[in-house]
Amino acid sequence: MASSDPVYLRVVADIRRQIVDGSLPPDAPIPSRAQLTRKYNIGETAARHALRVLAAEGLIVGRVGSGHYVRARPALTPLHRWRLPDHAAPFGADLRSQGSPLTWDRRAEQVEATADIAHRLHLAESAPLTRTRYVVRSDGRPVQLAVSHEPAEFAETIPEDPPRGLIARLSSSGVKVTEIVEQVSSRVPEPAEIDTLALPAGVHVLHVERTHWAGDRPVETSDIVIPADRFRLVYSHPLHP
Amino acid sequence: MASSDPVYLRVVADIRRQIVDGSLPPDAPIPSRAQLTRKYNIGETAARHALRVLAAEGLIVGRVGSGHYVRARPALTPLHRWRLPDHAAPFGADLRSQGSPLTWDRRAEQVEATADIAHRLHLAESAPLTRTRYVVRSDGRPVQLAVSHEPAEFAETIPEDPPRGLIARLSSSGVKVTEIVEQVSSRVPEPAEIDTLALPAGVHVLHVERTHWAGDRPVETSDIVIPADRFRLVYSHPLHP
DNA sequence: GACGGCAATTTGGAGCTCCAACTTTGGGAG
DNA sequence: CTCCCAAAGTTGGAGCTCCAAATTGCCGTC
Repeated sequence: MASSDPVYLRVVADIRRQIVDGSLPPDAPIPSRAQLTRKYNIGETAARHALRVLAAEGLIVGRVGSGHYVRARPALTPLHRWRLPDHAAPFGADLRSQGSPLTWDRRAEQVEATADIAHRLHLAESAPLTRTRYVVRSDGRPVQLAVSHEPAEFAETIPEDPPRGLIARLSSSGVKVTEIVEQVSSRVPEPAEIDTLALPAGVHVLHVERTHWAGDRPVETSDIVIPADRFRLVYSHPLHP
Repeated sequence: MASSDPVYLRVVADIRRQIVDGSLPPDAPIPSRAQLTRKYNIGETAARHALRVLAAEGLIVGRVGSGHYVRARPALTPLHRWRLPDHAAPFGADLRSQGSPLTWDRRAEQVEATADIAHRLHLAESAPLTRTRYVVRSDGRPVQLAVSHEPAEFAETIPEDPPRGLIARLSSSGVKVTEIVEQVSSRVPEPAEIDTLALPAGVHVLHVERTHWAGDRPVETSDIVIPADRFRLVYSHPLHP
């Protein structure tokens, strides 16, 4: 962001922008190492780094002897492999419809959009929202915390059954709803999370950001947090750079 | 794998193994660049590359002025952002329980485990399996193909309702089932997929591998394939190396 | 017009070096 | 015993170079 960024990141940002906005279409050649050094007035090392990062992001492919090209469809980086333990709720929610022994604590309230949430829902800052907080429990033990935000205009009637939220309501009334998994990361829990999830000290959490869309309109964005001692990293997939 | 691999990948593989099997516990220091060059008899460039790759995989952190350390909990690489378009089925299956306008073609058959599937289910090769193939349609149009494999011993009674498979059955009978998303990737479709999904030429597919576990026993592994023209890459998250 | 082979170009591995910024450690002064 | 500073070590950016393997385009020959 800052102008004091490493030069190779400046090159990465420049080329990435061109790929995303389409000025560099699929299969278009990326300037070679030699051309980049001249064009941006940098050394070969920086040019190389830039190409390596773009390739690692899956936006370009290097073909030895030929050059680097924009990928027709960006390669998706493999996920780390993780699993939820036996007593936790799978994301796939297959259990929900089957009367599993899971319980939900739900609390909805009216709030104003923060900058982050406003951005994710394509709303103006401090727009009115319905904020719903689910704590999912198994055998009384909290296994998952989810906080979702919906534009207030959608919050008409709240159905009795906790897991049936806005998305289920929308889709049962014929609206096609789609889902984006935006980010998965592992991080240190916030104080409130330590409290509600009854976390021992030093336990990290898995954080998943999701957004549900009705057409091209985001209608709900949710943050799902699962304690690290309630999931387990099985295997880390090698990144082949 | 081969002994003709680049040397830096050999170092990566060696250190990764030590982290995964625990001989390098969380927060343990990784040998410095200088130490690695001596230990493995390589140049600084190779040592550097190895550390960079391990850091990009999220297994270690570099602290400038101090050293590289094993991460207490590996950092998960952010997903690319993608979305399914309006007419496709979301993975989250929230729609399933709500009477959505989706239909399933299902065909189950008895097969023998291939090497790949046997590995994923922790079975011997050519073990008997139930192979189930779902084609998910919306308005008659195929939007998703899922092929799942279950050990044959589990295939007692097949319920009438297609989406209620083994997993739903197990969990309704009190068994806690967990899910691992193993891999997400974009690739060229296979001929059979082109056929069943009615794919135009040149369209890639999004491929998701999942495994469901009952305790520490894998009970189902599935490959979900979605045509690229039925999902859309919204944004590619920068990898900060 | 077809073909074969050579030369230029390109990636990717690997080596070396210099330097700024930062952490850690140990020793000496007070 | 405490405090502070200086030296040593470490990461990460950046530069340069050499080379093997692969691709591509061109030129001359048949």
